[in-house]
This record gives sequence, structure tokens and C-alpha cells, in this order.
Amino acid sequence: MNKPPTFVEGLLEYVEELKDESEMTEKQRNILRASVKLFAEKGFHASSTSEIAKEAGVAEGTIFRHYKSKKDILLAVVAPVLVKFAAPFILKDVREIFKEQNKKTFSQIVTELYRNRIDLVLANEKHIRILLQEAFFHDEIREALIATVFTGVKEMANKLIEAKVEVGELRPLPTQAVFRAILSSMIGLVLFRQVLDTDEFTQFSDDEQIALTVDILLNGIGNHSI
Amino acid sequence: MNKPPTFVEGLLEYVEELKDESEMTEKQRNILRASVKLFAEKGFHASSTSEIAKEAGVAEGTIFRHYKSKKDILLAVVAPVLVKFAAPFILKDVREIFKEQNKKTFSQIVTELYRNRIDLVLANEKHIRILLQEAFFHDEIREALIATVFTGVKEMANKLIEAKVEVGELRPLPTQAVFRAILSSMIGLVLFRQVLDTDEFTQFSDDEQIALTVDILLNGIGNHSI
DNA sequence: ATTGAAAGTGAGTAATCACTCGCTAATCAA
DNA sequence: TTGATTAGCGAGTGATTACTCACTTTCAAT
Repeated sequence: MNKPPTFVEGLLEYVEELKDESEMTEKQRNILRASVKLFAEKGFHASSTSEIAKEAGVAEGTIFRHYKSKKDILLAVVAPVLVKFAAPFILKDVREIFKEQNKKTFSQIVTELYRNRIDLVLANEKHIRILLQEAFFHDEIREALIATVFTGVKEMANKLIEAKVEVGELRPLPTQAVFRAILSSMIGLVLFRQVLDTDEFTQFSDDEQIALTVDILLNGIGNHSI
Repeated sequence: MNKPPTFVEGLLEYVEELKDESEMTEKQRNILRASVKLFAEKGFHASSTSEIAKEAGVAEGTIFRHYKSKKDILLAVVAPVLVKFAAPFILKDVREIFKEQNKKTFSQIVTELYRNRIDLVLANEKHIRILLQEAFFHDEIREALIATVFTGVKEMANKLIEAKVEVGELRPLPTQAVFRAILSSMIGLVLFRQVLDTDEFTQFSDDEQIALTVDILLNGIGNHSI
């Protein structure tokens, strides 16, 4: 049983080969930009290379000069987002939030975490859409996603949770259940924000929504004042 | 501003035209079965009609005898699931759970609700996968999904929430935030169950997971015993 | 037994697919 | 200026796409 070199390792290795945007041709950047647009709008399989070429203002041959297959474009689009979630230089954001955990209350930490993640999602809306979309069908992408979002964050979160239970700030529940609760709330926050823009849900600002969510996460919806 | 005849109305109308499985030909059922399998495995766009025909053991022409386009097959696959979530005869399940709300505690009601929804998801795994998948790109499907899952359930849920706040069983939080919390927990429950089958998450039975989730939903993860 | 409609067929169609290749244009170090 | 490498092009490739249509089979009602 030779465990594959852990997904994150593999991912990071792959990413090192990735060109930096600055050392791309104008046309190459256009190809990526067009791909992101089309993949997000109609999905990977429904977008043809001829469409991409057209949208990018480029000959179809040029696409295959830079990417050896259509799937290669998908990976080039998706990998950077994955990295943003996983790689140290952004995970650092999360790490920094966690770092001063002794000085901050759990509720402060989670509030910052939610704020931070919402911003990240908003800044990469289309990419994330593509990522989730294709994670359904491409094993590599799904595994990388799980490895980064979960395995990456989970360990840190678990340490924090256990520390805060120790201190008595959190109830002694199974860590796994607490982790799930935190993540569920976050997903709900982002999901509702994206999917619903009815008056009902936009009457509160982002920060108010976050505050409410954290309040409920910590205190529940039940009434204990009696 | 002529409001469209409400999505649910339109949906139910459409569904009435839908043939019952019993009045389908053997071959027609095979076509649906094959489509579900392929769509779930590789997605709508990546599945070709020739593949479907092959998988169903049917000539390609036969497919178009029953469905006037490929997209028609998708709708035929997806509509029944939508109905299961929305239409009275199953929404009844939810309604019954809510009905005796005076006699039951909120925690009992939510427990039953979660149990019920998890079973529904498990029983229709592939269909739901297809539904979510294609909701990304087909406006009609997404709107129908939102209309059924949200608009349908929301009103009932809101009444329940407000009633339980009145009684003092729940804190007087914005109804919308409470609704979101309930839904988020449920989504988290199903999502983790489906995506992760690590030891860590399977060490508790479904019912234990539900109980934990409801506990956290009601009481939060914070420690108030001090 | 006859008939008519529905179910089923599979070769055929134009369009589109991802991708190739022989070519020219631009870039740049020597 | 040269020579070599890279970027860019677009007509052309065979394979595959969703879909059609003229035809046969099935079968229930007369």
C-alpha cells in the first residue's frame, strides 16, 4: 500500500510547473480568461474549443500551442483556486486567524474566519463555480478539493476546538461534530448569499449575517433563559 | 409585472403530463434507467444519445420516438425528483411532521425532519446528483429547485419557527437566520455523510449524528454551564 | 382476418467536436 | 544580421454529435 504522495504534495508539485500569469503571452491570458467565462457559464463539456478561441480572439490552433488538450485548460483554470485554498501563502490567512487563539475568544476567531472565507469566495466566484462543478466528475479534482479544504483546514480547526474545550469555552462535544457545525454554518452563509437575493435575505448586511450565524453557532437557537 | 404562475404551479402542471412509470414501455423505462446511470456518472453533456441507446439496449431512433430531444430526457429524469421534494404527496411527510407541532418539542420535530430528508436523499442519490449538477446551468431546473426546496418549505418552516418563538421554546432571533441555521445543519449532515467516509465520520450512526446535530442547533457549541 | 396506430429500427445527415500540421510572424540572444 | 526558437495562424482531419426518416414489427380493437 504505497500511499500516493499525498494530494497536497502532488498538487503543490504540479503547481510549481504552472506559469505565473506575468510570464504569459497576452493571447494566453485571453485564452484563460475566455475559458473561465465559458466554463462558468455553460460548463466544461458544453464549451467548445472553437468557442473559446472566438471569445479569446485567437485562432483555435493557438489554444493547442499552449495547452495540449482541452482538459489541460480546465486544470490550468482550476489549480490556482485550489492553491488559494490550500497553499501556505493563503492558508496563512487562516493560520493567522488561528494563531493568536489564546488572546481571542472563539467567537472572534470564527467571525474572522467567516469574513475571510466569504471574501475569498466572492473574489473567486467563477473559478469556484467551475471547481465545484467539475469536482462531481473528475476524481483528481474532487480528491484535491477534499484534501485541501478538509484535510488542510481540519487539523488546525481540530486543535483549536480541543484547546477551546480544554479552556472551557466550548462544550465537550465530539470534535468532529463541532467541526461539522462550524463548516455547515459557513457553507450555509455563503450558499444563501449566492443563491438567494430576495429582500428577506439582503435586509441584513454581510457582517450582521455573520454575527447572527456565529451567535447561533455558539448559543444555539433554543431558549435557555427560562 | 405578471408573476409567472408560481414555479410550483407550473411544475405540477408539467408533471401531470408526465407518464407514470407503469404506463411506459419496457424499452422506455430502460432508456430512463440508462440515462440516470450515465448522467450521474459523467454528466449530461458528456453522455451521448448513442451511449444511452447502447446502455439501454435500444436503437438510437427509439430514444427520439419517446423524447423529442436529449434535454427532454434530462427533464424527464429530473422532474420526478423535484416533485418528490415539492408535491403534496411527499411534502405531506414534512407537513405531517410539522402538523402536530403543538404536541411535539421543536427538537423532536427537527429530528424527524432530518431523518426524513436523509432517507429521501439516500433513496434518490443519483437523481439528486444529476439535479444539483444541472441546476448550475439550466435556469429552469435551478428555479424549480429553489422554488420547491425553499419557497415550498420555507413558509411552513417559518410558521413553525414563529410559533415556537411565541411559546418561548426558541429565542427571538430573526426567522430568516433560524431558517438558515436549520437548513445549513441539514445540508451539512447530508453532505458530510456523502462526501466523507473516513473512520472519523462513520464512528457514529446516522441517528447519533442527527442527535448531535440537533443538540448543537438548539444549544450551540458554546459552554454556558459556568 | 383486417386495419390502424404506436413502438421500434438503423442507416443516413449536416453540424460540430477536439485536435493536427504546414506555414508565417515575431522575438531575441549571439 | 543572422539563426534559432517560440507564438500564432487557419484550413483540414476523422470521429462523434444530436437528430431524422423511411421502413418494419407488435398488438389491440374491430
